[in-house]
Amino acid sequence: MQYNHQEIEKKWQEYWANNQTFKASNTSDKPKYYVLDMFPYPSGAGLHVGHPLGYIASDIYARYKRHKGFNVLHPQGYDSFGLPAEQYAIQTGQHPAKTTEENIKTYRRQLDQIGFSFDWSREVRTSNPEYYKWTQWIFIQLFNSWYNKDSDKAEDISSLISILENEGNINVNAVCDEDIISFSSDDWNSFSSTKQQEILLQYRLTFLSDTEVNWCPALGTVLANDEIVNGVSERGGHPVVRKKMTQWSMRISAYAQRLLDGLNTIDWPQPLKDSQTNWIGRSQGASIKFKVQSSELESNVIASETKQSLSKEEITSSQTPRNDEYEIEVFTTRPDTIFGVSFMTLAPEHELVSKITTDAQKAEVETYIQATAKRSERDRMADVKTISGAFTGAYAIHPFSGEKVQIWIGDYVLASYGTGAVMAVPCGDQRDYDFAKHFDIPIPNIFDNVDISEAAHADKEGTVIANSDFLSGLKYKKALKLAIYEIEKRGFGYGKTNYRLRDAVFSRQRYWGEPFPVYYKDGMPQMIGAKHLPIVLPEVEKYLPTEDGKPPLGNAEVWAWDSKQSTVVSNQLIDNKTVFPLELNTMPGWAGSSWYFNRYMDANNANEFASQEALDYWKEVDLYIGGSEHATGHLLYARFWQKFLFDKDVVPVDEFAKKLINQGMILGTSALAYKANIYMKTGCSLGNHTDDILSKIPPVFVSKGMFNSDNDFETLVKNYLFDNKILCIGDVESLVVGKMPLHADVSFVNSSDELDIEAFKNWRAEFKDAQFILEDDKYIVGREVEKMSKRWFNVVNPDDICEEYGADALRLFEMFLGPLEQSKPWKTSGISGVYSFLKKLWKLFYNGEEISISDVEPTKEEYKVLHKTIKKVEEDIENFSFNTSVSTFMIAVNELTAQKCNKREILEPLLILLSPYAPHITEELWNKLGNKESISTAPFPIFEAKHLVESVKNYPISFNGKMRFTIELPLDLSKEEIEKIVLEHEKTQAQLQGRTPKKVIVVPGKIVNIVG
RNA sequence: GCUCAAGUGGCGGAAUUGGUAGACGCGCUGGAUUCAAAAUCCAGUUUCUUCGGAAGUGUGGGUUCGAUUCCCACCUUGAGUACCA
Repeated sequence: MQYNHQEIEKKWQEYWANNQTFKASNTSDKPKYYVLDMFPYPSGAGLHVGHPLGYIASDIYARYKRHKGFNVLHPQGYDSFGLPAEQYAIQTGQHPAKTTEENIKTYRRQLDQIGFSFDWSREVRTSNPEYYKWTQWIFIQLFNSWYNKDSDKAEDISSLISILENEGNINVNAVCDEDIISFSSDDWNSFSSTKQQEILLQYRLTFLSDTEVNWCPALGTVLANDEIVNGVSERGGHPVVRKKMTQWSMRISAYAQRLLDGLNTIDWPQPLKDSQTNWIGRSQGASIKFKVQSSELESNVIASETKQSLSKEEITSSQTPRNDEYEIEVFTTRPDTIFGVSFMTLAPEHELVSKITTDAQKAEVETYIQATAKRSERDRMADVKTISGAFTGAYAIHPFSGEKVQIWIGDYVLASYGTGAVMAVPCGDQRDYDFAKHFDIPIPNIFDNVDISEAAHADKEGTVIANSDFLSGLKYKKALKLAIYEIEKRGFGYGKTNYRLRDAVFSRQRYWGEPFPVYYKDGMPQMIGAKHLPIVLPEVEKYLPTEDGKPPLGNAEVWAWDSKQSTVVSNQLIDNKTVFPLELNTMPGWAGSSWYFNRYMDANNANEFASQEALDYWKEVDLYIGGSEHATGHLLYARFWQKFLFDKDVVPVDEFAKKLINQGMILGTSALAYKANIYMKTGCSLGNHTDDILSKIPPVFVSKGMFNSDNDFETLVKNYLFDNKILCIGDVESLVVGKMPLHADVSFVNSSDELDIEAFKNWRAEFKDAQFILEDDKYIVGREVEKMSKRWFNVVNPDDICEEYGADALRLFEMFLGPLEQSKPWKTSGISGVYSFLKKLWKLFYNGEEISISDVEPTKEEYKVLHKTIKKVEEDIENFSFNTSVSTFMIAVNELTAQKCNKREILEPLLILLSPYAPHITEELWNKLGNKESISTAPFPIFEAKHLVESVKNYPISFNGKMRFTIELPLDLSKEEIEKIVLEHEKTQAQLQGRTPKKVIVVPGKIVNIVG
């Protein structure tokens, strides 16, 4: 009987589905193991062979753990809200729910076809109201929480309210908005309800605020920082501009330190941890306040007084603050260099700029501000070299020396980082240095024995501070400590840790996302009671923003909240007394994916987020496999929500994934056909004759091996046109021929890079009459490794592979390509290797039509093959080195074939070893051997070292470290005996050519090295 | 610029604590089988070679009896980040 993958694979996929073979139980005596794949977005294009790489690896691991006696949870679902479905809806008018459903069907069919051991009874979809009900619920929990720095965790907002009622906010140590006012308990109690709500919003973990957001006009929505790549939107590549909008934000900054600390407790790849560490961007230093000098303002006042003849009273009553009431707060990591400050720079957007600028400088400053506002973020980024700025005319007072320091504005200072102002130390910071040089500002040197005539000196180690009053003569570390001590003692600052991590914008002006469970009363957001969830996404006519610029939900006609009936009602009923408008924004893509791993533990629970028992049993993901592109998005937000839910005692652990592995990308191997790009030489225009000549020339392609240079190519094509009587010699002379590589569909190319010319000609109308300059009667294409993408025609569909070679071959081949974490190119031709391996395996069992298996005791050699395979495969799986175990299987099958082994004692364990990789063929053979249960329930074979014990060793004999020959020797020889035998050996004598060895190294069981 | 990862045959890659570099597979070459093709099987396949051997893991240096593996410098490629004070 022949190996028929199509029949076998279909049969067992049905068997697993019908018998719910991989359904995980929430109660078990076995130890638990939770294997998770990163949430797929079901795109319209379906899967290509790159997508399942990580799924195959995790499936192998999950199946392996089942063999090892674990209760394995291996679920799958869909991150089914998202931009592409909505863009498609805008273009075609089809409801995103409908297209999403169709896409999911395709995904499911493709996934099933590859034979994954998913527990589909736990499938979740983020766009399902039964799921997003709980996303909304988490949002409400965040709204009802604040971050108490004293307890270092999130607490219920009620605990904050009781503090405010009893003692005001003077002693509240919370993560909150920067611009919060101080008030007493009496103040609080006298505030209106609206005022109180406004203040509470400044503390809540999700809050409304006017923030500068990344607005993408083309998509009509805001984007998070991680959704922008190189200044344009990640999806679609549209420009992004800064814009102020009222948005929901998440106070992720409250968790900055814990997100950083948590990295030490989880087994994640170092590069991923590094990029989260960079993204959080902790820096330690000091916050220092510089007073602004008052004299300038007084002269202004006098000037305006004389001009406009204002009375003294009028000036006072106008309440213009005096400049000496202004302070500029800066953050610096180098308080030790404070005596090197020779100017200050504010971001052009800094709120003090308009207040302190002198009349004389006003025009220049305003021009500069306008110029920078016009430049997009991208321009500013691209243009790092140009130094620009303007002097405000105002001065600050150096807190230690009392000297006057010029205050400048410059766009190298970012409004969004730190305080939007820097104390410039040109001798120690290159940007300050460049700025000072450009504007001729003095550059005092405060470093001992350091030359700063060419560049700033930014090194810390070994640097000694000079010309710095009490800091002079101190090394960096000591100076830093003393500077902070003095700053704190004298009361103009304090030691501070700063984070780059910004609060995350959580509103999207889109339709296809989770609606907020929020309505507005007197302009203040109100949460809808948890028992009324889900608030279901309303129907709309159009998925575009409304004409007056509101988000798409502004088109909904039934989108108001009746607070009496606790139900969503028609907008026409809005009276702002009992019926209120609902929030029009929706949540971003990362909302649903920030907690889904918890939902899988109890996916169908209608009453709870997940039951306490399920959460306590499964706890966290033991192995999470996915791409590194989620490093600063999903993986950071999910850790944030998990920590929050942990604080609220909803989940039992504060890191959701113990171990994480990044799978590399599978790249495509594009096929290039070299087309002749033909045009007339300049000056050779022959009027109508030009068109005449060019129209005679068909598309000409040259095989890759026919040319080495562009010159070859040109000559070849010209000769071809002449030899084939397409053009006469004169016309050929007037041509210029260039080489233009065109992407051909990879399906037209065989394993020898030979192009199927007929298929290629029929592919495109313009190639119908194409002619080919061949080599050995073949057209050979060039190959290039590129990202797998439709535009390069190098996409390989797993459906085709499963059809032709089967899922088992696909799974083996994806693993065989190389290490899981690395990116590597796909070349379909290579799959024949694993396919013939499967056929060889089959032949070990089938010799003719009937299965032939022997119950005779295996030989020593057969046991040796089995046990070295068990050892290697087990080690490989534990190390996630799946590529090497595929080789090991090949070696085992090759050796057993050579030994003509058909012993049950050997082949049954071999099937179990292989079954995680190739589940279908192993189920079939296992079944044919007479086993009634699925092979997935069989225990993993146990390695016995006794089968690998050797009595002889083929010793490599090296001379000066170079292996020259080998000698077979018994392993029980002593060092001396080995040395004696080796030195007497004739080949040793030949190598030494009469020289006496200086030294002989003998490592018994390993090697002999002769030096001399 | 900074941070990280990686450079091994024609190609994907292997060599787990420093100990026989190139396992396994693709491709290629030759052969068997076949009317022929596919499939299958056998042999060979790093380079150079005077067929004895010799060189060889991005480049240069170092440690070691011995380095793809450890250390230093550099080059190249890829990824992340981007005026972060």
